[in-house]
Amino acid sequence: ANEVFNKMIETGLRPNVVIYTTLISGHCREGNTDYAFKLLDEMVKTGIVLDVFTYDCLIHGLCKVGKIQEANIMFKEMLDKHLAPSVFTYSAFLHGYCKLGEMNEAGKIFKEMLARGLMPNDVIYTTLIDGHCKQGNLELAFAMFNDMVQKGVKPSVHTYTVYMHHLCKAGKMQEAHHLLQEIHDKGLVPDIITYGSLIDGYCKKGNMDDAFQLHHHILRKGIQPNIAIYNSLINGLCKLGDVQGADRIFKEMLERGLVPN
RNA sequence: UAAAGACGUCC
Repeated sequence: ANEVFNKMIETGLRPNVVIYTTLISGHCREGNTDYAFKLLDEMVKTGIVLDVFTYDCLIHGLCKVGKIQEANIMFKEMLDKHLAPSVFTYSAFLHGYCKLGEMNEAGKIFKEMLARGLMPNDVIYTTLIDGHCKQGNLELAFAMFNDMVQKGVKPSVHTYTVYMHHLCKAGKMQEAHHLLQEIHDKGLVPDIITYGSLIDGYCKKGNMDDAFQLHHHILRKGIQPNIAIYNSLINGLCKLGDVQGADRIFKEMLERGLVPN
């Protein structure tokens, strides 16, 4: 991307705010905020002003690497310029605070967002649900889930998967499996990670029957199991002392062209 | 032009 950008300049073309923001976004996503700010500096020097997208990208990048204070400075700058923060701006802060486990701060951000009249979307809720779960507060996560449904925001497969993942980690397999049914009932399609979370949960409990039932289910659906799923199965079988079974599954994995890690 | 999720070993 940098090369194309440089070629563009060599050709004599002038990058606009969209081009700059796209490249800034890429570097932010890689966690390279220093480079992103270097580009920003260049952009400003050529007389281009930041728009809401530029701010959102930078705030996201800073929050991602835990530099929330610096993100707050950008946020204030944004407000000073009378640029309205979006759901994406708040999403970045929520992600940052949730990653740090600072759920009180995350709650404040959520309230501030509502006070601004912004409607939280499924990603906002999923981020909060994941944050509460990571702090071991499955009850609060479930309350957010209900709040979401009550407000008419439809949980996505990600929302379900995040919550199910933590239920599985907590060994609450019945609840987790019940949600798989709910995904189907709502016409949503579980993905490989949804299945992987359940399979790992069953394996950790030594319930290989249910683990393999799901494994066969995804094979029948034509979904290619990934290395994580095979690792879960092999680990589960080995922990039960079924080395032969583990060997069989290992061979199945190789036959499917997967490389052991 | 921007945002969120799963796996092994030891413990």
